[in-house]
Amino acid sequence: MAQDSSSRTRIEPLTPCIECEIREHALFRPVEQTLLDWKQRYRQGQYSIPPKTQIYTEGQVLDEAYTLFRGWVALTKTLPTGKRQVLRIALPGDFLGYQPNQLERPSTHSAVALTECVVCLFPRSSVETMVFEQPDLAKRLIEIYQGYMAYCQEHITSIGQRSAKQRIAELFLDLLYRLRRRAQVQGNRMPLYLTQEDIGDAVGITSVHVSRVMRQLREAGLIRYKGHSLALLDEAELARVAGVNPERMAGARPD
Amino acid sequence: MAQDSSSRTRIEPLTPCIECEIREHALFRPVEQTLLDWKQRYRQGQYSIPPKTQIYTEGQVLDEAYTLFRGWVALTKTLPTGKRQVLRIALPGDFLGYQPNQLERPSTHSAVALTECVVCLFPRSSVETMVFEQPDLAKRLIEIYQGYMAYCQEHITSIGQRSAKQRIAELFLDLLYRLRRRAQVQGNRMPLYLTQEDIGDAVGITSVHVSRVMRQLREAGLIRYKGHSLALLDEAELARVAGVNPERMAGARPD
DNA sequence: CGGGTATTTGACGACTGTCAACGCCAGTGG
DNA sequence: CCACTGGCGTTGACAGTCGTCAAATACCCG
Repeated sequence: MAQDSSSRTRIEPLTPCIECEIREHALFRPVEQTLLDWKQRYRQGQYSIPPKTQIYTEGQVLDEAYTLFRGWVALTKTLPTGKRQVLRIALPGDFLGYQPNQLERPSTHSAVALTECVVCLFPRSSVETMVFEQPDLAKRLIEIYQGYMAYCQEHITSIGQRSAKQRIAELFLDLLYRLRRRAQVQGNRMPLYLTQEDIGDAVGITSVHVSRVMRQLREAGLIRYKGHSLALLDEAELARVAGVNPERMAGARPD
Repeated sequence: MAQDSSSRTRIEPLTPCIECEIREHALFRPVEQTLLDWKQRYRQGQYSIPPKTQIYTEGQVLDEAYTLFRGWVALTKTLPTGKRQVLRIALPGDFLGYQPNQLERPSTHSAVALTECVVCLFPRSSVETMVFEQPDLAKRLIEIYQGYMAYCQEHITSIGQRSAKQRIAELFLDLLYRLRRRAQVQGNRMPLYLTQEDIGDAVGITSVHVSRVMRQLREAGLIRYKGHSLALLDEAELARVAGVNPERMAGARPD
């Protein structure tokens, strides 16, 4: 199976670059420095995950949670018919996989690595301990969920009310803003580790239609793409096409 | 404005029926009896809200949170174009409107009463106090958000991957299961306080098409409806049409 | 260089949106 | 009591978006 431990490699020790990202990561970002040592106690280690492997799978009972340090991860749900929905593209700093211990509930979705990834693993029980002992962390976790939920709500609204072209434009802008915070945008070029099938699964259209819409955007001079690089040539116009307010949108990303 | 205080009426004292519902409501349900007195201290009162009034509005900075005691509420988001997405139908027991105090963030959505409603109001600051002082409550709040988020993810998947007919069938089953827990289903009949426009806004299709699909379902002998009453005549077949597993779905409702 | 994967394109059709008209019903005011 | 009105649901005709199927091309990795 893809998600067994053989598909991931433990990394020791922390490289400086990764250590630096820790301070940025979602759960601990706003918490005081004193907590850092404390949470280090509970950290179980970092793992490297090859592209296309499942980190965890829908239906699986998880007793771990993860912070994504490096790479892109797609959170997905699959229907009995085989259709797949991409719920969210997780980027470095995102918190993955935590579910409170309500009766050993299985995970509601899968996480699959889109690139080589590095994750930091926490046993779920220690997350619970931390939440119990540290009201700051509890509050922060509530904020994280609140943020993700607002993001889900945007996603629902987008899929429910916008056209294919609008949804794709919005997805690109969303990634642009989130990557900017991670200093991964150079000028108007950003990395894009998604296939057109991934894009389609994220916004609820087929990959064939994604190709058609992306051609329209290209021919309108709004985007340019090649390999894993995407250039947004006219951000303002793209936002207008998508029907979103760029300032508001940039401020409302969950991370 | 619809959301000003003139549109709601304070209710005193608690009627026994409402008092009984308190023990069921989302935030406090699993918390020990000793907490009940304590949280009563923070409760600010109950209000009656006429149908079609906004309880709170997207963009508004909220300093209150609500528990819905009676009635139906639609949580909605409106696009600049005027298109509206119904994010969730809140039923009695649901917890509404709480957002952690991240820099006075405005609400991401609106809440509108679909029927006459009774809500219990909490000042937001007291929710935060409670979360800080009671780890059990913090954990419960995290669970609530987790549950809502899993629900949002189902919603995204449904809108993104299913046909109009499947989405409508799924919506009806969702309401059926949630109303069953509230003992509001008699045989196969349940109340339905949604217009076809509401239904369409919830599943991302137009009200005209809702009408067409509901006719198909009616002519297939799956549903019957009149006024605010809906009968699901063949639950199993409806689940098959929707492409969902009824047992799993019934168990996964957020409330 | 070769084989598999991803993208592109065309043709066609189904599903869904739009526009418009009509009927039904409840509430309102005369 | 009855006509009036507005909201909601229904239906038909038509158009456009998007899905499906199929084939060709481009691309990447070994």
